[in-house]
Amino acid sequence: MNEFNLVQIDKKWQKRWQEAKIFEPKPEKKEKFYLTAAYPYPNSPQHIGHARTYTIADIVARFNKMIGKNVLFPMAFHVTGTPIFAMAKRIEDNDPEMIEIFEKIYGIEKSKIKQLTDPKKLVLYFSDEIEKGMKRIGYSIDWTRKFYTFDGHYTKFIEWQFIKLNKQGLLEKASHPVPWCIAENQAIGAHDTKGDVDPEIEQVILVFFYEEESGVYFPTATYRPDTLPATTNIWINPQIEYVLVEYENKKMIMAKKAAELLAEQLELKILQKVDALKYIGKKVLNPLTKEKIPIFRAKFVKEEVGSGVVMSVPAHAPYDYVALKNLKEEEFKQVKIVSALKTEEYGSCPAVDLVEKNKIEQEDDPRLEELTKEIYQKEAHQGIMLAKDFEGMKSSVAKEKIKEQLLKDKNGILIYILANGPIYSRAGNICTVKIVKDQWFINYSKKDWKEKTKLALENMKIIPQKLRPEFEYTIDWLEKKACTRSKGFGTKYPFDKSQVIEALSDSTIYMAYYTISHIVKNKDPKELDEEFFDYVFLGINSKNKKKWWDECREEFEYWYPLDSRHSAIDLVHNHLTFFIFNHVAIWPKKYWPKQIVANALVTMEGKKMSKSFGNILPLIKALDKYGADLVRLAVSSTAEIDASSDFSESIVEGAKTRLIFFYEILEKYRGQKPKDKKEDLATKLFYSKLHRKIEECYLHYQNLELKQIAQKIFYEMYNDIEKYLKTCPSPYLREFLEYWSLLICPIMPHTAEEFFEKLGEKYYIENSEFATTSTYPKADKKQINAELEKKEEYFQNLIEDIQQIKKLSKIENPKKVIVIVAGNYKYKIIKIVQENIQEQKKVFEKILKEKEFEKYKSNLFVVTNKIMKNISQYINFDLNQNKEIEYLKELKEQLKTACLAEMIEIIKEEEVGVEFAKKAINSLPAKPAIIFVG
RNA sequence: GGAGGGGUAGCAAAGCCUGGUCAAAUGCGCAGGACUUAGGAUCCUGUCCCGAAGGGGUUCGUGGGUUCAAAUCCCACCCCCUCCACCA
Repeated sequence: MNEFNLVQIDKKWQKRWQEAKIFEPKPEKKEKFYLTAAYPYPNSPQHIGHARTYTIADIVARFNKMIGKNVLFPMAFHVTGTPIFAMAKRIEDNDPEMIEIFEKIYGIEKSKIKQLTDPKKLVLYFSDEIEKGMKRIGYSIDWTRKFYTFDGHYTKFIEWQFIKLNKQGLLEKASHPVPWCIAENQAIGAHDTKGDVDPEIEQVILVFFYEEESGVYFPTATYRPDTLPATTNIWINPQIEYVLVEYENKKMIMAKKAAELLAEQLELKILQKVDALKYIGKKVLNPLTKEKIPIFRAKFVKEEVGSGVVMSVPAHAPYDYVALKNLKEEEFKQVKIVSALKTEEYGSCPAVDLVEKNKIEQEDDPRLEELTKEIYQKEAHQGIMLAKDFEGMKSSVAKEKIKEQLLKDKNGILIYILANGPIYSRAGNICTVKIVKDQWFINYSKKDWKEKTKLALENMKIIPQKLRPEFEYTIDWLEKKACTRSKGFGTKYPFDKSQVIEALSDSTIYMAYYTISHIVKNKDPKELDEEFFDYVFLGINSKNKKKWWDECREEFEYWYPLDSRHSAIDLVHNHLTFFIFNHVAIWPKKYWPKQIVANALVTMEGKKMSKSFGNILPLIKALDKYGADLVRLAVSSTAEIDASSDFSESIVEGAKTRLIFFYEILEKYRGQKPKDKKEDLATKLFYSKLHRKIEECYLHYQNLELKQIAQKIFYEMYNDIEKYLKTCPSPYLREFLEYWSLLICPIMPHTAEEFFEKLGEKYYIENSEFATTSTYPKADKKQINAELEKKEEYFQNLIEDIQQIKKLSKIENPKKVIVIVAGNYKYKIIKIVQENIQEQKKVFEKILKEKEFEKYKSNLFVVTNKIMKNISQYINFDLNQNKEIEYLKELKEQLKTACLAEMIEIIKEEEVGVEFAKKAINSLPAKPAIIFVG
């Protein structure tokens, strides 16, 4: 049995399933089960991480099929948005990084890559690859319902969704800040930027310093208005170009570049170039303190950051202090460094102290950046104000107060900046923040909508359970979600055709679309108008109704509501919550979804998978190496659903050896017939355990406790078999094999089929064409024997003890082994201890009172102490002396083999002679004294 | 800043909700042995410390508390990870 064979087996069964069309369900009388997993975005081949969600969904699908339901598990492709454009462009530009990823990580041939410069081709290439992968891993997907979100039929459906939302007043138009590239005239996301930086937008205040003489303002952007009281001067950089601009009837001076960037969000008019040098040395008014402070030059000021003018707070800002020290003597003299706030750790002038301590002299010293961050963090959290009017106030409070006051007095305005800037687009253009005027939103903040959504959530099953509060929180917290973009694949926004509906908004109710996708794909999209969807999805009658509409309506009514939605855990905050919101907005309660299953990530040998680590394992590669079933097992069942599961070679290899073991068992025992089954102890015990596990696994499947299942059917059963084979001279495994082939079927369907076929006619389970289509096995409860399992446990413990004693006694082949069962009074002591477990102090009292204990007085104390000390072992103890002796007699033969002894003698402590009396005292219930006679 | 998850033996990872059967499953690693031409294959044994009779001692981030009993419950602290929206 090698890998090659596993792959062959996979393909054989996938072909047969496909030919038999067992995954293409139609509405019928049977109870249905409808589930979906997030459709993939085809901009890369799948890796094993993607496979986790789908595998779990597939296990749910297959399990439900096996418990008799009509299961629908469809799949489509999410082709919405811009990343795919950016990718195609990079390929066209021969971007070496991109080409390397395609070649090295994705394993695509160079000649093939060159053909992928068209976004559509790229989409089709990857979606084909993904589809192949999903087939190759054996998902029970109904491919007849496949669609792409950019095709005309689907976009009509999304259009309908937005018309419905709009009629309920859930859509709004407003302005909105977005990261923006002016040169390319588009919004940018992480995938559009150099180095894949995710742009973060942050609001800061622009403070206006007035220069009276020429009547102009110098605006400075700052995170820290709380340091305004300690501002000693402002900086401009004579090496950059400054311009005069007009903003709300104020004349202002700022860097030309900064003005151009800010013009995307403010109504700025750039008037003319100005000579910045002439302002150096002039005084401006600090709008908070009303002090007059000078304008000086500094090299560190950048033209693209903020306004290109900077306020100087040398006590708290390392850059400012260094720049100040670099000034001419007579300028430096004008400045008196003051402090705005203090912290315990750094005192009142941390910038001065740290710069001096580190002996920093140059304005471009990289350490300045670190120091700035360090001081900012400490002061923002722990700072206490020193400045007058704010003394004793927390700096975070003062910051807000000062901000408010500046805004009120029109001495400042709020602007957006890129907090992690500067950010450049892939083409190298600098990015800024633009206020998009005609941005459309879905307004998730409506109270009644939120309430309805919560009601839906209450009635849903969430797996894992602990995510429920997370959903509740998200429902409360969601406000407005921008739902349009200016570019990208997708559906044109019906109320502004220049806009496209973005990806998280066009994927909230598509589960409904699957129910009819296989029918509508043969129609002209034009036919899919509002009336059509109203009829199919909402049951609103129409005089234009066509016959095929009823077919659609029937499918929808049969399959809806959705029984299970599968996704990754990180989509709780957006997609999964939107999914609930939009369903409740559009449909009445009976169509609201019933369950969400969200799983954690897959890591690769303990590390997060990422392109930059280069540790992405493409699914196809893994499948070729290990076969479908081992990959399915590894990604789905090696960790609980809410914990990240690690894909490591050693785990998969380990699983492989087990799998091979089971195949060997199959070959060796499949020829057995029921008449071969013996009624010996070992066999009874083995089947008692098996049927108990069958029963337990059913519940585990219901609750998706996949790790438990894997543990039981793959590891524990393996151990059980090994033990069984050792202890039973004529083991019978035929029955096991039949049950096992179905138990593993949802997780490892190919192996299941292979077993099922090789077993031929079944004696214990239902006969059927496929394992996949047969009924999940029911445990034979008559074979579950708790007493027997208890005995087994007793025996195991005893053997362990014996082996240890034997080792210590150094008697290799004892003539005789004497087993002394504890005296009856010791069992009674246990009872008393159990009864007085809450008040152990009373135990001795009670024991001393008992008359029958008197003759054991000498060791009563020792025995009781021992029992109390090991109370944990005796808490549920229910053996009595006779029963223990009975057990021992039954096990006599086995004990002989275990001890390698010729003779076993079993006696009660009460009957023991003087010779062994001392040892006998050591005996305890379930722990007989054992004496080796050499 | 907000929200969530987590810290268990050399490593990985169960156990924690529902306290006792926990010196703590399982896998890997390591050591010794068996088989073998050989072994990276398989099997057995061991793997916190001490111990020539099944025992004793000390452990589950740190420090307290509750309890007859704490890895498990409560409180405080330290550390690590993830997510925070217009991006699929």
